[in-house]
Amino acid sequence: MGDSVLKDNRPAKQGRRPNALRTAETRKALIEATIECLCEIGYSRTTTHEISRRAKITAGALQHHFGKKDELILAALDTLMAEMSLVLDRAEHVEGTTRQKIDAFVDLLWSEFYADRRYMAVWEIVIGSRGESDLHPRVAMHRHASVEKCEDVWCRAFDLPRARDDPRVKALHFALNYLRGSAMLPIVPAGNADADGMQEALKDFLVHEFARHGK
Amino acid sequence: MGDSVLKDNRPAKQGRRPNALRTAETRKALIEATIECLCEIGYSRTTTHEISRRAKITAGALQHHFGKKDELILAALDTLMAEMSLVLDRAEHVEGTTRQKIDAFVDLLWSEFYADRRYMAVWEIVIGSRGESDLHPRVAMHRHASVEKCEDVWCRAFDLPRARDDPRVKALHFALNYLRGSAMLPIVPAGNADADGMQEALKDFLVHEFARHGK
DNA sequence: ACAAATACATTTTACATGTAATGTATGTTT
DNA sequence: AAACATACATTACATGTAAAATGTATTTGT
Repeated sequence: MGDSVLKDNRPAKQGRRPNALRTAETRKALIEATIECLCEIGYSRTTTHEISRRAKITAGALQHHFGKKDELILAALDTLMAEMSLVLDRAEHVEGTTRQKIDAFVDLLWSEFYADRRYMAVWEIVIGSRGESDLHPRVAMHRHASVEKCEDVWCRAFDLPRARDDPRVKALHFALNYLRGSAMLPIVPAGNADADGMQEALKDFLVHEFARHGK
Repeated sequence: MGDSVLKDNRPAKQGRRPNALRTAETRKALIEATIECLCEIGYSRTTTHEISRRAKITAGALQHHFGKKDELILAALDTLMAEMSLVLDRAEHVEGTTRQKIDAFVDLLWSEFYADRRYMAVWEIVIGSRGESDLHPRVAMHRHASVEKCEDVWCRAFDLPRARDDPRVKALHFALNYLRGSAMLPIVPAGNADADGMQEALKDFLVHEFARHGK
C-alpha cells in the first residue's frame, strides 16, 4: 500500500491516525493477548514473545509500551478488575427479598466472574506470580482491593454495617471461598462438575445465615 | 577423609552403601526438594537447578534418576498422593454420630491437606502444569484418582451407595469445593483469613444435608 | 518549516533452563 | 578377579526469554 504516494496527495486524511489513538489500540491489543495467553496456556508459558505474536504486534512495540513484563501483567489485572467493578456496581441495586438478592448476587458472581474463563487469568496471575518477589505484593494488593469492593457492595445491597465479624459478612466470605474453589474445577478436572447445580445449596446456606442472624 | 586408605583396610565396612539404598535416598531428597520449591517459590520458578541445589545433589545425579523434569514433578505428586491416601484410610474408621463423623472428616481434610502448606505443591503442579500438553493430562488423572479415593472413603464412612447423584455425595463435593477455595487463601491474601472459624459453618451445612436427605 | 518526541520495527545481548554428552568411582554380577 | 552396571559429577549444548540497543516513519509542538 503506497502510503508514501498518498501522503503526498492527502497529508492529513490518509496518514497515520493520532498517536494517542494508536497507543490505546496497541495497549489494548497487548493486554487482551496477555489475558488470552494466561487463560489458555497459563502463567508459565505466557511469554512476551507469545503475547506479541497473538496481538500481532512486534516485541519492540510491546517493549515500548510496557518496558517490563510485570507492567503488562499488572495492566491485564487492572483491566479485569475494572470490568469486575462495573459488574459489581450493578449488583448493588438489585431489589427484592433477601432470597432474591442473594440469588442475584451469587448468580452474578458466578456467571460474570468465577465461571467465566476470562477471569481464569486472574487466578493464573495470582498463583503464577507467587514466586515473583517484585510482582506478587502488587498482585496481592489488587486482590485485597477486589474483595474489599465485593464486601462493600454486599454490605450496601443488604444494608449491613461494615463489620468483619458480622456473620452475614462472614457468610459472604464463605461464599467467596466456595466460589473460588469451584472456579478451580475446570483446571482441576476432578470432582463433581455440576458446580451450577450446587449453587442452590450455597444460596440456601446464605439465606439460612441471614435468617439465623437477624435481618 | 582418606577413604582410599580405609578401603584397603575395611573393604565392606567403610565403603559406600549399597546402590539401592543410595538411590532411594537420592530420589527422596530430590522429591522433597521439589515439593519444597513448589511450595515456596511456585511452579514457574521450580527449576531443575534450584531443585538440585536445595537437595544438595548435582544436576547430573538428578538427571540420572529423573531423565526429564516431568518425571520429577510426577514423582512428587505420587509421593503426596500416597501420603494423602494413608491419612484418608484413617478417616474411614471414625466412629460416632453423623455429626461427629462429619466433624472428624472435615477436620482431617482441612488440617492434613488443605491447610497444610506442604500440599500447596499439589495446587502449584495442577495449575502450573496447565499449559504443558504432555504433563497436564497425567496430573489430571492423579487429581481424578485422588477425589475418587476421597469419595470412596466418604461413602464407606457413612455407609452410602457410590452414586454421584446422591445429595450426601454431592455434599462432599460441595465441601471439597469450599476447602479448595479456602486453601487458596494463603496464596490469595484477601478475604476473611478466619478460614478455621468457618469450618463450623461448613459442618453445619453438611449435617443439614444429611438430615434433609435421610440418614 | 523544522526540531523533538513518539510509535513502532529489527537486531543484539545476557542469561536461564532443560537436557545431552562424557568422565569417574564404586557396587553388583559372573 | 574381571566385566559389567550404576550412581553420581562435570561439562557442553541448544533453545528460550526478557530486555537492551539501534533504526525508521510519523506525529506533535514550537
